[in-house]
Amino acid sequence: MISKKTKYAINALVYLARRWEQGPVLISEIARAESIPQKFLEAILLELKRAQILASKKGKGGGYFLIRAPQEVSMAEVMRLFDGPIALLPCTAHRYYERCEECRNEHLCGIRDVFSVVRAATVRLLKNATLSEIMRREEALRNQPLPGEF
Amino acid sequence: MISKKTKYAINALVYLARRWEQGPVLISEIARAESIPQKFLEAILLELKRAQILASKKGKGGGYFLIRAPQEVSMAEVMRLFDGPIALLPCTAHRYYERCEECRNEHLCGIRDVFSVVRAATVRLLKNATLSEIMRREEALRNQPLPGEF
DNA sequence: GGCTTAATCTATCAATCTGGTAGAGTAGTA
DNA sequence: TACTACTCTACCAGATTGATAGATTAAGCC
Repeated sequence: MISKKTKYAINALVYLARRWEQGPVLISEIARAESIPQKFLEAILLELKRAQILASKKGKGGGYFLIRAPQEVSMAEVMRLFDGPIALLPCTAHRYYERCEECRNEHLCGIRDVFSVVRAATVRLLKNATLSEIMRREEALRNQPLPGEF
Repeated sequence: MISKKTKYAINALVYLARRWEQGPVLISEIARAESIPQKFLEAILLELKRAQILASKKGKGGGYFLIRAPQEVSMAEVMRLFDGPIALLPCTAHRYYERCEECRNEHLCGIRDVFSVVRAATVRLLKNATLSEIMRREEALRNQPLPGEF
C-alpha cells in the first residue's frame, strides 16, 4: 500500500495539473481543496520541488505550480520519490536493488523469477499512469453511464 | 515492498513444498536451511497453520508440513495473510476495501481508476505465482544457459 | 523602507510497525 | 515417564508514519 504522504502528493499534483500554465497556486488552497493537513502538505510540496516536478514563487501572488507537462509526470516517479522501490522484493528492484544474503545463486531463484514478472508489469503500468492519463480517465468516467447501470 | 516476515514465510513454504508428502520437517531444520531466526520462524509457521496451509505434529518425529498441494498455495494468499492488501490504494482493494474520506464520487476518480488497473494485473500474476510455479521456474532456470552468456 | 504575504527550515511528537529475543508451558510419542 | 517439539505470553529496540509548532527568509507592494 502507498503511504498517505504519497496519496497526498498525487492529489496535490492532479490538482496542480488541472491548473497547468495558470500561475502559482497557494498551499492553503490545495490543502483546503484536497483535505490535506497544511503543514504536512508544505513538506510534500517541498520534496516535489526538489525533485524538479514543481516550482514555487514566494510573496504575494506566490504559490506552487507544475513545471512539467502533465504527461511527463508518472505515478511510478511519485511513488519512488516518497515510498521508495516499486518492486516487492529488493532483489527485483533496479534503482534500489539489494541482494538477499541468504540466496546462493540469484539467477536460479524461482521466487525472484516470479516477483520479477510482477515488478515489470507494475512498473510498465505505473509509468503510463501520468497526470494527464488520470485527467483523461476522469473525463471518460464523467461521460459514461454509471457502473452497474444498464 | 513485502516485509521480511512474508519473505521468510515464502522461503519456508517453498522449502516445505519440496518435501511435500514426505512427513513433518523440524522448525530448526527450516530455520537453519533458510537462515531464518528460529523463534521468529515459529511465529510465522504458527500463522500458516492457523491459515490452514500447514499442519504440525508434536513430539519426537514431529514438525511442520504442507497440507495443500503446492499448486494450491499462491503468493497472493501468503502476502495477504502477512502484509494485508495487495492493492496500492485502500479504495481499490476488495477484501480490505476502505473509501477515501476526501473523495466525493469514487466512481469518477481518475486516480482510483488507474490504480484499479494496477491492482487487477498484480493480483492476477500473484494468484498464478504458486509454490509449484516457483519450483517449476527453478527447474527451468537450472536447465537454461546463464543470463548474459551467448 | 516597512509591511504583508507566503514559502522554507528546524524541531518535536505520539502512535504504530518491524524484526527479533526470552522463557515458561503444554501436549504428543516412544 | 521422559523426551521432544510445538505453543503461548511478554517484552524490547529501532525505524517509520502522520502530524504539529514556531521561527526564518524571501518576494512584492505601497
